[in-house]
Amino acid sequence: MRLPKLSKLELQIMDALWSFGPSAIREIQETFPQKGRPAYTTVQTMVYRLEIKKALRRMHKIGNAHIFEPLISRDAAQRRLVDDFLGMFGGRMQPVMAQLIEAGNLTSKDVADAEKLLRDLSKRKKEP
Amino acid sequence: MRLPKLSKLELQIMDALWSFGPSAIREIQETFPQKGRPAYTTVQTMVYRLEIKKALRRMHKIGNAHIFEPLISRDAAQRRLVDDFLGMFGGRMQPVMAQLIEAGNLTSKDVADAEKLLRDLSKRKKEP
DNA sequence: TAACATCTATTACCATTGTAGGTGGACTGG
DNA sequence: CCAGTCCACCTACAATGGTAATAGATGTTA
Repeated sequence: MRLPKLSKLELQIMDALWSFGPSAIREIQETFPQKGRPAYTTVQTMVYRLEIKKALRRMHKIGNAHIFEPLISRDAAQRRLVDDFLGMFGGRMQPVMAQLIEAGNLTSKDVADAEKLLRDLSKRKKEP
Repeated sequence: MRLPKLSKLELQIMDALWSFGPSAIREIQETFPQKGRPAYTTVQTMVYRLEIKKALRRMHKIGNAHIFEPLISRDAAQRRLVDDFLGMFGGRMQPVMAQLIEAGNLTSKDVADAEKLLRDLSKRKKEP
């Protein structure tokens, strides 16, 4: 697996690394809201599993604590996430968009941004 | 759980019911592409689990085969799916859209449709 | 009606995810 | 130097999802 599948909790852990840079387990744990924060060893277990999946690695030590750094980019992980999500809809975009809009998750600004991005992309293709 | 979480395979099974109406297990199984089609009993197991989750129910019998009908609408299930998905992105739409577009999953027609839908929705709100 | 096909119901097993306890080693403040 | 704290490492366990075999009931047909 070049791009391992990451669960929600795994994503949140990676997010800590992406947002705050290489961190110790304690630091990762503390990025969770106090309310409902997982136990230290829970985070530890997930970090170890992410290590096996090669999503992160031990960088160095500070005191006796390991510092971990991400091996997967946020972008790559999100790409994977989007792909799986579309797979759930049989790859058909239409219902996805409709759902996003009707749920009010998509504003006209989002759509405008999307349009601009699309234009830029097609321009880039034509004039490299 | 009013809206149980459905996995990919569960979704595919529900999809058979949504698309073709109340069906027997054999019929559901046969909606899967021959290549990689799950065993009859695999589908059966998932259908039973969906029954426990109250996502579908036995309607009547034909011969000795049960006919199942959906209890959850495609729309409701998709809403749930989209919500979970957005949760993975911390609810921020922007990276989602960017990802969709850059992956080429989103065409200009999709965006145009989205625009129209947005317009219609806001009109409906103003002039009921 | 006897053989055959089909379906139901039950049971099992493995992988993944989330959860965390326990034990022992390493560091630090006094 | 030694007590307390922090951390690493190992182990465990339950829920969920995917996979399916087996056994027994029921229906179909020659």
